Amino acid sequence: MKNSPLVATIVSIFAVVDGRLQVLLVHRTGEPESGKWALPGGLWDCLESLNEAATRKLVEETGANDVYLEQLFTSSGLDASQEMIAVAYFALVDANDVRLRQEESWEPAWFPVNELPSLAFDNNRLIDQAVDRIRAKLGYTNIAFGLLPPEFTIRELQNTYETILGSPLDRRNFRRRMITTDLIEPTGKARRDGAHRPAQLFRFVSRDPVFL
Amino acid sequence: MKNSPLVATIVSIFAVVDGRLQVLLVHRTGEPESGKWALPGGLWDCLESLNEAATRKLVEETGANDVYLEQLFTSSGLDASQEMIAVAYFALVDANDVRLRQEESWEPAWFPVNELPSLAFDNNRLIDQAVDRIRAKLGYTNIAFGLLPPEFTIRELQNTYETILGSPLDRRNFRRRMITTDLIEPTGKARRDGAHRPAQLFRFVSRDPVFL
DNA sequence: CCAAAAGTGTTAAAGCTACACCCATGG
DNA sequence: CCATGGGTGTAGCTTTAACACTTTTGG
Repeated sequence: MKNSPLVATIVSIFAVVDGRLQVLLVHRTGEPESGKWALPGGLWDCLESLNEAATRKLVEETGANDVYLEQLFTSSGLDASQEMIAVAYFALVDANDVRLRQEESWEPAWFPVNELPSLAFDNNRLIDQAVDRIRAKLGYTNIAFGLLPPEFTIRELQNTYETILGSPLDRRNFRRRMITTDLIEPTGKARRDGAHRPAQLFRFVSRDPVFL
Repeated sequence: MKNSPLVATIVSIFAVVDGRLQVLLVHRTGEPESGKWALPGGLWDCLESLNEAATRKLVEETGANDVYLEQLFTSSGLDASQEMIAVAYFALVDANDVRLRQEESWEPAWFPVNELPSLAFDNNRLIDQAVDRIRAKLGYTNIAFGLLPPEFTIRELQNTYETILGSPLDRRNFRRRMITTDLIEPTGKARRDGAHRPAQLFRFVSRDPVFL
């Protein structure tokens, strides 16, 4: 009985770029599925934990370090042979923190999640699952903190929600719900930008990921 | 760079036994952690998918085949060395369907989830996570179908819910919610048992697991 | 006719949705 | 003083929570 599969970690990295939810893809150079776009990932070296490997991959690709990272699913048999398993993660990053490494041959780039090309392996399905989970968790967790800077206006937070959900929200109800659910709190500071009343800055009460 | 870890699948099998939520444990005979109680599991043979491996493990231990099975989490570094990963699943089975294999040396047995001994590896944490997930999903999924026979009375369903949640529910509100959310539907049949009005039998509208 | 569990409806409270006006600032 | 986005309150509606009596059966 054999038991020495290859183990890969795969990370779906999401950000709001140009007012749309986008995912980071890289161009595959090696076989199989060479030439197709795919999620960044790599073989696990058994020296670090799986979470560390996923975090490292994320930092390598984006330079971002204050992120939301969560495990999604582990699957086998993606690569025709069964002797490989893939541990999939997803991450939410603040687009302003990201510096893509454009020098590399695989040319990382952002793609809107609702305009994806046909990707390698089952990556399309994986991204769909991740997006579903993100949408579901928006309602009852602080998952959005990864997409925003440490301090933000309620308007910025609402824009993020609307981008992910794809539908507009009532401004007053949104503010009330965010505050009364103790998800965010005022920092006491405000930001002046333009010919109008300054906006209060808020922060997330907790930045620890909530699982379940 | 090494990449050939051992991969194990682990299954937390839950049932309502004697009016309590219990989990199936086996006695470890091999090293490490010999002598301790642990969740059933085994090395993955790379020939079947991970889901198939978990399902097979479940059937071997319980004989049950109409179950709810869901992947929970994949972790590394349980075994001092990092060169092993464990893919954890949980399952919900109808206690009436279960035939434990008592002949084996590892003596499988049910343990109430709130009276667990100290288990091998991080199995206590794993079970806690599974129970949290089950409680959360009771509210908005058909997850309970695995714990019940194909047809059941609303009272039986409510008992199951109360056992898992650990708190009593209002009988009328419970019935209304179950029916109006289209989670269950009447079969048209009824069951007579004892000196009182017979109870209608219901079934789940869908028995397909809901993820997210 | 008695005991035992099944079945059913209403009322009050809470939460959610929809919606319009005043406030602070820069130019 | 005007344009711009920030900030706030309320009324109607829907959803949830609490609660007690009638029905069907077996003995």
